[in-house]
Order: sequence, then structure tokens, then C-alpha cells
Amino acid sequence: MKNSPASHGRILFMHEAYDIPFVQEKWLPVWDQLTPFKSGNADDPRPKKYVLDMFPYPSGDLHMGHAEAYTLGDVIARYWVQKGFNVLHPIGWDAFGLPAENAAIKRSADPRAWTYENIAVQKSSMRRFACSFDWDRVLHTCDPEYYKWNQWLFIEMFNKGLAYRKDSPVNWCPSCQTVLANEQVVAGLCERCDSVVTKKKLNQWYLKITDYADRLVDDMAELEGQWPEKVLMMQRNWIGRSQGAEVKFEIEGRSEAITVYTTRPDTLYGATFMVVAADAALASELVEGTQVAPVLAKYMEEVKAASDIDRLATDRPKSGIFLERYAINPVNGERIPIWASDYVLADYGTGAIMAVPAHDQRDLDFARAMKLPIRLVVETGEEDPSATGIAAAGEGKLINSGSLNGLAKDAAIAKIIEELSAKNLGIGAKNYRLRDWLISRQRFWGTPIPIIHCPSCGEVPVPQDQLPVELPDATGIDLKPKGSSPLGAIESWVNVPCPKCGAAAKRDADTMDTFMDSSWYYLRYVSNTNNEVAFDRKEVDTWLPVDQYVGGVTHAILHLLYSRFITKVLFDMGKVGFQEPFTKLLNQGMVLMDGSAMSKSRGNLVKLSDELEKHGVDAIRLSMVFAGPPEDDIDWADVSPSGSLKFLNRAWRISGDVTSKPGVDFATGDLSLRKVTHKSLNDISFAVETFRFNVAIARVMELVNATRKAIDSGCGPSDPAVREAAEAIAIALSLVAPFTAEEMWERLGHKPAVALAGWPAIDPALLEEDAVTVILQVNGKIKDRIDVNPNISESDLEKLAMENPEIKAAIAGAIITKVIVRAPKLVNIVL
RNA sequence: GCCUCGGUACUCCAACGGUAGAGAGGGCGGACUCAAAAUCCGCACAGUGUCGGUUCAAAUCCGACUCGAGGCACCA
Repeated sequence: MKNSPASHGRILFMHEAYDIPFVQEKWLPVWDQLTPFKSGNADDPRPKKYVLDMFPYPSGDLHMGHAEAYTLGDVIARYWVQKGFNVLHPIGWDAFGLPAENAAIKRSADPRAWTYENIAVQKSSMRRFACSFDWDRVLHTCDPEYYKWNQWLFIEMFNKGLAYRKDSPVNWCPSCQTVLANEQVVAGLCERCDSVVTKKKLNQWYLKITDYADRLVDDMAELEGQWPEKVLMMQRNWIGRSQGAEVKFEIEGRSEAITVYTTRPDTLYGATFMVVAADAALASELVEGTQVAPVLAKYMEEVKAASDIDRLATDRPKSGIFLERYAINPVNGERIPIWASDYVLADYGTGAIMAVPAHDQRDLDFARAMKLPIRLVVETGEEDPSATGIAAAGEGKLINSGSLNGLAKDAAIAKIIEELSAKNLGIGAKNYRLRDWLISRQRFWGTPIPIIHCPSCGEVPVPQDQLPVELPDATGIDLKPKGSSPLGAIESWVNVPCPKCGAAAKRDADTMDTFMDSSWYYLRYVSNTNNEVAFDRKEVDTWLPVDQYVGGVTHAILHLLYSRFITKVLFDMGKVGFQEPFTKLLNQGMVLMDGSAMSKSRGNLVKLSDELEKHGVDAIRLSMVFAGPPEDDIDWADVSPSGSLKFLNRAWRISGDVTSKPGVDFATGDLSLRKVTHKSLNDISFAVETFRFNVAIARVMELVNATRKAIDSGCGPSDPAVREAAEAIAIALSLVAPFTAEEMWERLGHKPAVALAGWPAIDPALLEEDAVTVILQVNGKIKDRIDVNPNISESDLEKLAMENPEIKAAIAGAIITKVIVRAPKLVNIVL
């Protein structure tokens, strides 16, 4: 059973090269023993870094996308370990969710088995992929030990009034047979299965994220520059805060005024009618008992018949009905008609608007369709809206507006709000697009909502000492989606005495949105085995917030917004000491094939296991980071794993050529190679810290090339500088190609693990260059280049430039207007 | 429709406002070989999407356009 290199594996080179499968099998058990990535305890003197990868959903084995994401997180974690930090780099599984349940239905089995099998597969793949996880920190959200704390969190929020139930039209996926949060509806379709989402009126649990809307927007200031601008923009967009005013309109024949929300109170004089949401209670109330009531009812039927997709089409003609009621414009006493339409949303603002057709496109469309008057109140220089059909949305001076005449927009808004406030007719106000987070789900495989419904006590939270409310064994239970939770059908589970009065009561049969599970999991890692609390405050204070979060941009809104929300809730409860969970965020791109996302149906699926088999773990990891900037998509068709492997072999061969002994004094080595080594290490550090991993690899390649040259035709293999360079290469490569690096480290005469070797100290003296090239320009055109000492003074450099023959020739006889000297870079002589 | 980001060689990608090329892939040629692979050496190809502005100097800053990617989309 002898394992000789180059005879054992599938990947063979006649030239000296290492045996990939052999080397991979060789080091894994060694690392298992050494646990180089076990995070230190609270008393660890090293400064901490919490590097977090978004945890996977256990749907089968790891794929190319996982490989990219986890390589990026791994490079970062390994880098900070080398730099002497106490690094926490944990992993877990986002293990509740529909795929497990659907698989269970297909095989009439328990979702548990499928889930834990997949977790085992992924876990072993991660080990083989050399992920630097701390395997003592693992969590699975489907473990009762985890979801117990999910339930605890829910009850805490319930007690604070942040979790509540309400009747509301909700998004319903007819295929998944469950409700969806707003965030899970993409262009009218279910984000999971692409079915057309319908509306259903249901009583559901919500979390009051809208209470935190302002803070979610404002606190983004501290994420500026730390998170991708794109994500911040998407969140701002999603929350959709707008500034405006609420204005009261008296209603003829009604004691109570109607309040409308507008972002353009300056155009109040241009309001020629009012529109209320057709489905709002207000609309039906206004026509109650009149002959219009049946007309409204009929209109409502038509509106309901139109699908969400139709509703989304913005070019759809406006529809609505006149309610035969009138409102009084508070600024000019004008009597304006009240209409009902589906273009006004019941659950935004007050569900009623003042319509200013001259300056709002939607109102203009409606006015033209219904033949309602249009009055200009802002002089924008645009053409007449009633003629062109295009609203004059631009800025200009106010006209036809009483006291506002002549003012510009901002001044007019300030003035009108002041005037309205003085008469108690209006007030400055904000509004949000964000809605409360609907977390009930009518499915089995999730955290049971820990509430007991008692006929006399109402909603009673399950007492702390009875948590967790465990999911029953699913074997023999019909999990097929029927529109209500399968748990509700299990008599023995659902029927319980009320914890307060002891009367017969029922458990809430719904389960929580799995985004609840993932909205706080980063806290659980620090106390993953603690059964007393969800997370220990001392551990949290030691490790949190997360220093570096790595994951896909697909979670830009959902997961990241919910996590930020929950963190703020926990902060307010005094359970954590920070308000933003993720200090820095890196979004990796996707791995594509031939320009599009990989999928079996498209026939462009690249299997990770095949690639690993063909090229080895290191070459795949290297290819992932070398392909380009991490946030860009990678087209696997553009990537050359064999090229990566070629480079790794080139690097590895250097370790075999070194003839000096470990511990040799580098200071006596060849100066020019030493300079390259130190410059490279410096550049690699900088590139890694700024996430330019592709550049970092390019620098390692340069160092390998320089070392090769030094060995073959320079100072020779015995020079200490060659060992210094080879060790630097091994340490740098340990971030991305751990097997190759460990093998190099061994051949260089060291004991494992290279991962703990420590980043070499950089000698600043070696970063100074002997000579730099200066550009000599005349009128910005390059005439010559000269090598000078990098510390040359500006006057000396100017003198040198003036003496240069090329320059002399170029300026002969001309008058010099200006001389720009930027030592030691260039001299530009302007004639 | 509105907003954000991007466009550099055949391809993927580098370049504090100051030499357009770091690195790689692919191609071609040579050395080695019976031959191929691997390895080593060499070569070529040529380009900052378009137009304008700021500047001594623009791939880089500003504006418009164009193409591509993404987000929001009756949110008043």
C-alpha cells in the first residue's frame, strides 16, 4: 500500500508534480487533529474577528455557487488568522423550509431525515473543500435546541407588542399553499415557485418592522462604504420613506374630515378632486345607504377579478367611480368631487389622496379618463398637461395658489405646512412603502408559533418552561398542502389546556417564516451549546458584531433587512449592545455557464464534484478567486482550472528546489529577490484587505515568477532569499490553496499547519525602490523616461529634465510657460 | 417610466488624475521527446463604448448619449 506521488491519482504529470488526491487525503486528518481554526476563548489575548458566511439551505450537495462563496469567506478568515487575530468563522444550516417538506411528501417520509442527510453530505463536502470553519460552533435551525430560542424571541416580541395578529388581505401562493411576505413576492410571482400570487383575506401574525422604518433607513449611514452601495440603495428603495404632509379635507354631510397624505402639499391649490381606495372601508362608508353603494360593489367585483399581474401594468387605463360626495379644499374652500379607484392603495398613507392632475401623471390619466378639471399651479415651462397628457412634474414658481404664489417648491412646501398647522388643518408627515412582516406560514416544516388560543384568555404565549413547542413526528401525517397548517389536524398536538385558566384551548398551528430563523442565527453561534439562554451576553460582547459578512446579493432585502430589524429589537430589549449586526458586507457574484445561470433544464450545469475530481480542491478554489473581482459574476466558460493547477504546480516545485535549511538568516539573502518578496507580501495584504483577491493572486504569481528566475538564473537555490520567497509563497497560498501550501510547507522542512505560520513581518526598508522611472513630458506628450533616485528633490529633478537631450530638442527656442514637477514621477514642460 | 452600477487586447481582468498592461486564458513558434503530454523559452495580435467639458496632463473627474446588468414600479 505504498503511495508514491504521481502514481496514485488520476491527475498525472510526467514532470514532477504533486499527486492531488493523495495530498488531499494526507492533510485532512492532520488538520482534524490540529483544529487550526478553532476560535479562542474569551480570555484570548488576540484581537477578535468574526467572519461569517451566509449559512446554506441543505438542498442536496454543495454546488459551484457555494464553492465560490465559501472560498471567499475562507480566504478572509484564513488571512486574519495569519495576521494574528482570534477568528470566529462558524457555519450552520438554514434547515427549515419547503424543499424538505416537498421531498417528504413525495416519499411520504419525515422531512427531518431528508434534511439531516443533506446536512451530513454538505458538511463532509465542506471539510473536503478545506473550509476553515470552527466545527464546534455548528447549528441547525431545525434542531429543537435552536428553534426553542426562535420561539422565545417571538414571545419577547409579542410581550413588547411587536408581534400581533390582524385580518388583512395577504399574498397567497396557490402552489405552495401558504401566505408570503411582501418581500417574497417578486413582480406578482412567488419568489420560490413563480406561481401567480393571489390575495386572500386571512388572520395572520405580523412583526412590526414598520416601527423601525426610520432607524432602518437612518442607521444605514454607518454602513456607508462598508456595505455595497447597491444593497443600501435596494434597502432604501424597499423601505421607501417619503416626506410630505397630511392634509384634512372637510366632507359635506360627514362630521369627520378625511385626511390625505401627499408629498406635494405645495400643489394643494391644484387639487381638483379626491380619490379614495376602492377597497378601503372609507369608500363603502361614504356611499352607505345610497344608490352608489351597489355601483361601488360592482366595481369592487371587477377590481378583484383583475389579477395582480394586470394590476402591475402601469399603462393600464384608469378606472373608478364617482361616489357622489364632495370634499372641501381647506385652502380655497373649493368643493371637489370624491371618487373611488383601484389606483389608490388602501394600505398606504391614509388610503385617500388629493388629486392634482396638472402635476401628477396618475391623477392626470384619471382626470382625462373621467373628464375632470385640470388646473396648473406650478409654472414649470412644460407644455400644457391637459393638451399633451403629460403631467408637468418639473419645478418652478407657484401660480394660482394664493399666498404661495411666486414661491419655489421647497419654500412653498414649508409655508403651506406652516399655514395648515397653524389652523390645525394639516401637518408635516412621513410615509413608508415598507409593510409589517407577515410571518405565519401554513406549512409543517418550520418553527411552531408558541401561542395558545384560549376561548376566554385569548392569545396566550406558551410559558418559558414549556419551550420548545416541538414539532411532532411527521411519519404518518399528511403533509400535503391544503391551505391550512398540517399541524392543525393533529388532535393530540393541537389540543392543550390554556396555560392561564386551564380551559380547553388550541395551539396556533402555523409555523414561522424561515427568515425568522435566519434573522438572528449569527448571535447563536457564540452560545451554540448553551441551553439556558439564546445567547450569552458576555460572549456576544466578545464577538459581535460580525466584522465581515459574506453572501449573495439575493438576500439584499429579505434576510439583511430582517436581521437588521431583529438586531435593533434586541438592542432595545437590552440584550445586545449594538444596532447593526454586520459591520462589513461582501456580496459575491454568481457562477454562470456560457452567460447564464446554471440549471439542469438549460443543460449548462457544471457539477462541483466533477470539477473537484478533475482539477482538485485547490485549483477550483484558486480559479474562483482569480476569475475576477468577487462581486462580479464568474462565467465558468472563461475560467481555466487547468491553468490554476499549472500555476500551483509551478509554485509547489519551488519548495522542492530550495536547498537552504529552515531558520537560515534571510537578512543575508539576495537583496533584489528580498525586495520582490517584501513588496509582494505588502501588496498581497493590501489586496486581500480590499477584497481584490484576483490582484492578490497576480502578485503571488509575480513572486513565483521572480523566484523561479532567481533559482534558475539568479542567486541560485541555496540563497536564503529563495527560502524567504518560497515560505512567503506558501503562506500566501495557504489562504486560497491550503493543500498545496501545506505540502510546500512540509517540503520546506516545517511542521503543519502552515495556516498558523503567521504573516511574515514586512521590512519597510526593503519596500524602498533603488530607482524609479520618471516621465519627461512636453505639453503632456512623453519625450523621454529617466531613472532617478526615489528621494530626488523637485529642483534636482527639474534640473535633470532640463538637461535631457530629448527635452532640450523639444523645447529648443520656445518660451516655457510653466514647469510641472511631480517628484519622483514626472516632469511636464508647458510651452 | 424612475434609480443604481458597469463598458480597457481574441477572452477573463490590472492600472493613488501622471509610462495604458500587473496577472492569467487562448493562439503561434522554438527547446525537450520516437511521439504526445507536462515543463522551459520566445512571439504576435492590439484596445480605454460615443461626443463634449475641466486640467499642464483624463481609462480615471464632470455632463450628455449609447449599450449591458440590476433594483423599484399606480406608494400619491
